Amino acid sequence: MGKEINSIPDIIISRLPVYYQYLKRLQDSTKEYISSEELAELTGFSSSLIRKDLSYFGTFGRKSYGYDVFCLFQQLSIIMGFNYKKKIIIIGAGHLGQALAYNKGYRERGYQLISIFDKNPKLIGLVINDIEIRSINNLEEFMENNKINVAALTVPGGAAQKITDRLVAAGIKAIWDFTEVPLQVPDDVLLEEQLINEGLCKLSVKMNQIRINNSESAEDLNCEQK
Amino acid sequence: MGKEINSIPDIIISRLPVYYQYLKRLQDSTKEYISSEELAELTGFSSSLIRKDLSYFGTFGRKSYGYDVFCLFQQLSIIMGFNYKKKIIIIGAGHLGQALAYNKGYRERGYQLISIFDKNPKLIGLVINDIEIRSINNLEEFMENNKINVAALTVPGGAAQKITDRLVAAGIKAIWDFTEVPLQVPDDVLLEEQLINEGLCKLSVKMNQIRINNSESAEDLNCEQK
DNA sequence: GTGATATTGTTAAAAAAATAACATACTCTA
DNA sequence: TAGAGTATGTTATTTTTTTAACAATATCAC
Repeated sequence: MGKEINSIPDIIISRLPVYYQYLKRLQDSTKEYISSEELAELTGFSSSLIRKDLSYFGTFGRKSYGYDVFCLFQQLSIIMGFNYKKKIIIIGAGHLGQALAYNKGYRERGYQLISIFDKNPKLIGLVINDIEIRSINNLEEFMENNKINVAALTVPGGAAQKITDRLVAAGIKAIWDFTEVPLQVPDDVLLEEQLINEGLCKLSVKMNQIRINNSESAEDLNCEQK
Repeated sequence: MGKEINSIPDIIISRLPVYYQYLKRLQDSTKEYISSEELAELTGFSSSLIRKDLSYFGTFGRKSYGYDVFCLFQQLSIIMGFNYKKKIIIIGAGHLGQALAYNKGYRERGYQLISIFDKNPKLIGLVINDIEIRSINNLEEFMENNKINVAALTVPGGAAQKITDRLVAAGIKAIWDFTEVPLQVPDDVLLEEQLINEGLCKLSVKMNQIRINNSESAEDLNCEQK
């Protein structure tokens, strides 16, 4: 279905935002070129891996100089498709939805936030960061009149699947999901699950490991339950 | 430094929150046992991988039955250290910081949110979800009187490193970082970077790929820049 | 109780990813 | 312009991760 050919390995995709982040910050500096070795120091990835990742997309470097900081940043933007304009809406104007309305990351990535929807009448009509909150009742009509590329989903878990079905029926092709609820979507709809509490989980596991290693009693973990 | 021995591979750690999420939802159902095959269907990981992941921590299954839904959930909680109590504070009471104050994910993971700090006098004293916003001036004093395990960092990029240094000096050992700014921390401080816009990046890359595949002109991507 | 069935935990094989190594090409100095 | 130095892009090797296979064990129907 078109997804198979030319698909960048997920593991590479996952490193692109990191490269992007560091190169973005270097734009302000006077540094003109950066070597894979220096980039390795910044990102924590090996220089070899960085060269390999980049070579997946083309040849961007200059022998004995390194990579042009500006050009590489541009190239990364292109690789990630930031030069294409995308329209995004937020569904759910709760605390998280509102925080997302103030997020400054859209523009540089080619996104334009154009609306927020909620079902709470008290919120409808309110203006958040220049964006008016609309009634969820008008979702389908709005989507018919505006080509929406991505919907950020910040509704309560109970409403998540129902809203998702409506979005899919209205033709959405990508969902940025903050609900922490397993959602069903058709194969041709991209679903990016943003497990907001994943960081808490990882920190907890790691703190736990440190505790175990310090107390040198790793057997506690393998306690049989029966 | 204690970190080396007994360290769970990151790749396994990254799947634990997913297992946890699905098993949590199964707690409400009448399902008593679940097979690795069924879990595979839910999570998208292969059944073989799931069995292997779990066997890393012990033997939790029952031959020809599968895994006890309740027990496995409990075990996962223990593996991730959720049975240990951890205190967390939020630094930065902006939109994102406030949204995090309303996050419902702390308790089940063993975290207790005990304070929010900000430097804005207009916010200090305000109560968000039963938590009073304190002055950042009182950070050190507060940390001396309360053993804090994790600090969630939602301050503007410009202030990030300075605040981090203060947290580290005050003895913090884990930071949940939302700033999207590269932070320097000592080796013994856990830094979990929560790149909030990573999802937007990944969706953009994937939508871009689909476009390229559909138009069958993959060469566009490899345009030389010189 | 016996045999058919199911599902684990684990071992073996395959695939994917990361690292190391290096030939190539460019720069700079003298 | 020759030679030393540098850093890429790519190939070879190693390591890690995933998948496949299967022996072991428990269940259940009869």
